[in-house]
Amino acid sequence: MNIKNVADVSRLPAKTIRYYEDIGLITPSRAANGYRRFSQSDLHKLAFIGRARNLGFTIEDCRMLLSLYDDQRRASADVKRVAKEHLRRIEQKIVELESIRRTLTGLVETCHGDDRPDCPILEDLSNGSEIVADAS
Amino acid sequence: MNIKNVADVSRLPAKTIRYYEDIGLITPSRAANGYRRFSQSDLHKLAFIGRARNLGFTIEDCRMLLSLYDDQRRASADVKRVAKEHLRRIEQKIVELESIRRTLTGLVETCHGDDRPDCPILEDLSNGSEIVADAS
DNA sequence: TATAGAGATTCCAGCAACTGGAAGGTCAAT
DNA sequence: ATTGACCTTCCAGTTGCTGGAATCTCTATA
Repeated sequence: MNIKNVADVSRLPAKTIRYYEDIGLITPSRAANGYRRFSQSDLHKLAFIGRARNLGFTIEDCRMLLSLYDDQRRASADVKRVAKEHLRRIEQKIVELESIRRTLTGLVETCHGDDRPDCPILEDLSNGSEIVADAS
Repeated sequence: MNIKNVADVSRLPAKTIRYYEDIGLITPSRAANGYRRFSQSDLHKLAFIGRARNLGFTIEDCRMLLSLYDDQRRASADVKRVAKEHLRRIEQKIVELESIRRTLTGLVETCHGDDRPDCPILEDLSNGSEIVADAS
């Protein structure tokens, strides 16, 4: 299979697939003309990566997960650790975003949003209200 | 005020402050020796930017908000529009992350996490379950 | 007065994870 | 022979900083 075909099937941009080869996530073989030739195993790996990326795993997570997948003697504990750590990051991000959402919702509600210049949103940003979202 | 002092007061790294000057968010004057000299107005702007960044506004949002702040004849509707659009993005991100969290929580729960190799997390990534989080 | 140390400057490079575009090679069909 | 779709590589840009190197400048102390 050539890259366009693989891109269609995997629903990953061809650019991204090339990039994944660049960074060593996949290693498709080459045809005589230099074109990449993707095996079923390459397709499978790309699908794996695509799903992991959709779950927000980093590329390095993907690399680790792929190597665990390839290792028949892996311990599921190792996989679980990666997933749990990622879940923790996700949950922390949600907390941050919800704090921001609360603040922002309040600000948007109090701004009348007409053609007059006075605006509680700008005042808040300017004065520093006590309602502070910690997005560190 | 010199940059270190400003960094302490604003709780922004000196590097970040220089960067903000680079991209034209602030324009501190210079002393005879070439050192930046920050005015009260610069400090105020930095505080403004810091708060906006804490709320997750992009740098370009900050630029826009600052220019609206500077414009005495602004319409609060313009500010509100920026904030609402940002809020919309935040809320969308939360929805995505919550979907991911659900999937990930389920996977982590079903993985026994011991020294045996069989692992539902890897199986899910490999086979593509129906539980799909859309993190586009 | 020499010197050490803190603090300032600029510039270059790198992070994550792609994405866009240019310049050019290959293939299949007309 | 040519067109158009496809492939290749390489370089640069995205966001928002951050780290480091090489080089001033200032202040305090021996």
